[in-house]
Amino acid sequence: MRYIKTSRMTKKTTIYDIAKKLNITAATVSRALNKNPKISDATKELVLKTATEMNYEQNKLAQALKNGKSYNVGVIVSRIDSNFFASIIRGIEEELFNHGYHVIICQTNNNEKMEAENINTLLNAQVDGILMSISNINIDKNIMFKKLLNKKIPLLFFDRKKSIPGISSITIDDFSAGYKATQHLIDEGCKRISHLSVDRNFEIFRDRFLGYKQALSDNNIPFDESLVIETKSNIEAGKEATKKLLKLQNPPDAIFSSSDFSALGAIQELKSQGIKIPQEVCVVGFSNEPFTKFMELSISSIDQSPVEMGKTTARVFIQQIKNKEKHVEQKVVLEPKLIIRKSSSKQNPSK
Amino acid sequence: MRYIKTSRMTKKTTIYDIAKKLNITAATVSRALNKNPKISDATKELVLKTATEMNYEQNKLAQALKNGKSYNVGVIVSRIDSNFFASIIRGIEEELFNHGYHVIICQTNNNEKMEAENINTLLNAQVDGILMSISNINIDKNIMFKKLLNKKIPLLFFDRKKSIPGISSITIDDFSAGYKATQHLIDEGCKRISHLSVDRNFEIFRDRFLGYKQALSDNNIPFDESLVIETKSNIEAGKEATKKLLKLQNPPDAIFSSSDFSALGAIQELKSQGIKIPQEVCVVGFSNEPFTKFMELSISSIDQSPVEMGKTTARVFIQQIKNKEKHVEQKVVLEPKLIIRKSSSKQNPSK
DNA sequence: TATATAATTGTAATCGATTGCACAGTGTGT
DNA sequence: ACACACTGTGCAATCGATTACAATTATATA
Repeated sequence: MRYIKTSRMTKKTTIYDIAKKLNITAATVSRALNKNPKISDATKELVLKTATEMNYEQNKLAQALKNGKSYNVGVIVSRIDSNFFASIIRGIEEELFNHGYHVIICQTNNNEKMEAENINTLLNAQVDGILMSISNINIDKNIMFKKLLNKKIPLLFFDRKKSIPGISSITIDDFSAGYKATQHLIDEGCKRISHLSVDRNFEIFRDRFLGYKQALSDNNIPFDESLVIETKSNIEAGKEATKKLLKLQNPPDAIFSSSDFSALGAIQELKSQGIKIPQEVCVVGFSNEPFTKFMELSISSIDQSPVEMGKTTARVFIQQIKNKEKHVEQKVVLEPKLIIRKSSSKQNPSK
Repeated sequence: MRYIKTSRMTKKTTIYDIAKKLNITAATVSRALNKNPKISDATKELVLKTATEMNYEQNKLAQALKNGKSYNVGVIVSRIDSNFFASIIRGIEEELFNHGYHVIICQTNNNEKMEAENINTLLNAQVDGILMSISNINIDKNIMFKKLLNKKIPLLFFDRKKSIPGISSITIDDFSAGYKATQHLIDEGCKRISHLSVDRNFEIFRDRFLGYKQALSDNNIPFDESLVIETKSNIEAGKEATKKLLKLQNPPDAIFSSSDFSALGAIQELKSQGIKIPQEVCVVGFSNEPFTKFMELSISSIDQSPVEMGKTTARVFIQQIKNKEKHVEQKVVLEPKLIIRKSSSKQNPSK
């Protein structure tokens, strides 16, 4: 039998093809390609040369099946078209690429069913690990999730944590972030600082709130329940919340929002009511979304270094893969950065 | 032999396990699970029941190896943390998920070597298709790319096209976009319309420019070479270009930029020189980045419906997969939408 | 020269699922 | 009663690579 090789040849060359050509075994070829020390340098060289000649490419699927390693990692986020998540994924991808891993993206749209389904299909696809930002506070009661815990593949939480024993997480110190933002507002001379929160069943939002509260307390400012509004993370919600705040008999002179979007809504509402920012009311957002910097009235915000968070997540994953059996629980907490911009710079309005 | 099943059991159940338990062959199990009509309903039911009982999950890797279908699709973009690409990927992922495909993300950072490397590793990973936004105008001369063309897997270009025979693309009509933007500016009463372009070796930027030119011509406005500046897509570049324009003895009364970022730079520069927007100079950007809407002086822009573009790309891919042998070349061209905002609304400044 | 030892390579099973072909059992037609 | 068709399963090869173990050859040692 004779193979005619043309550029239109679609069949991939396998180690068997190489073996046949060199009159050796596929086993030897495999070993040579893997630089197994038991193979003589002569054959190694020969095999390598022939492999490139024949345009050999390793079939990762076959390899994965045999080794139980797919070199694919699943990443689950609520949505990828959010600058924060996209940046995290960027970090993850860049770091993992260097280790030969590929990133499979899944979106939940904050839907618990989707979350479970994604976990399931990722497991079927035999990913070597799952990195996720949970969108479900009751995830530990989820069946798919339990299944996941029984697997020996690493599971990591980034961004959103939830204290589940044995699970590593990479997050920022939300308490510290809330504290820093609030302290900054106090330093600017604000006395009645309100807080736009988001669902505090999530630890991140609860922690931001607690940091806010602690800063008030440390500065002997009484905590006023009426200044805290739990809202959604979007412009409209920010407007609504701000309307409420402005109706108080004693309205706030500062707003610390757990979301840049509601912060923007707040600013729009304040402006529409003719209230000067930052002179009358200072505003600080959260996440350092690109637009906060671009605005003419740039918005102070908390930077979460998402790319770095992604890279760190990837690194922890790699570590866990390496110490196979010992999945030591790691809780990495990154320090958030307060970015001070015009919306909260009374003292130096040129900023 | 006796298997004790515990929740800590890590080994996955295979069709062989099911077969053993039911005293039938793995072949039968496989057929039953695949609803092969040659299997009696009785055994089908039995197998299915036992499968769920035993927590069976299909190993996609094994399946992929056998069928030559991994149900993974590679997506290559320059960077994922750009709203435009992230939105496209969102669309792709959502659409493909419904067909059982997973999306593997790769970033090139506009680096030609990375582009080639990504193609290579994706092929090794046996993806069923590659969807990409090319970052390399000479891609058709690239070795990896040639290799890719010889495979039978579908290759699709989105966003950026390059006329390569046999390759389908999903793009927007950049000519029309350039035309619309320019016509709009003319309708607003602008007479000297400048254009901030980007590297016109790329078809998208060339087409936008050509659309611009055509609109001028159709309105009997002379084309003035000095009003066209080729620049980069960032704020600083936009400022620099605008400085140059303002130094002309006869400066423009409108700027149509091929990028929202340089449009923003232009606006910043105009403002810093005390020039009123839109009264003295109108500005239109490109891409409808989120910030264009959020600015107080909101920026008119061209919306490329990236999510829709992603979905369309995914749909074309699915089509091509289905008509296996006939990869009919498809050139899908989506119509861009002009979003008119304050930066170019002389007539109705309330907008 | 005979033999222990090290260096290479081959054999064959394995990962988990799919599928062409063979075969047994039942049913139908003449 | 016999040939033929049809159903439902089993057998075994296959996808491509890896690897424990066996076998062979080459080298070193006595």
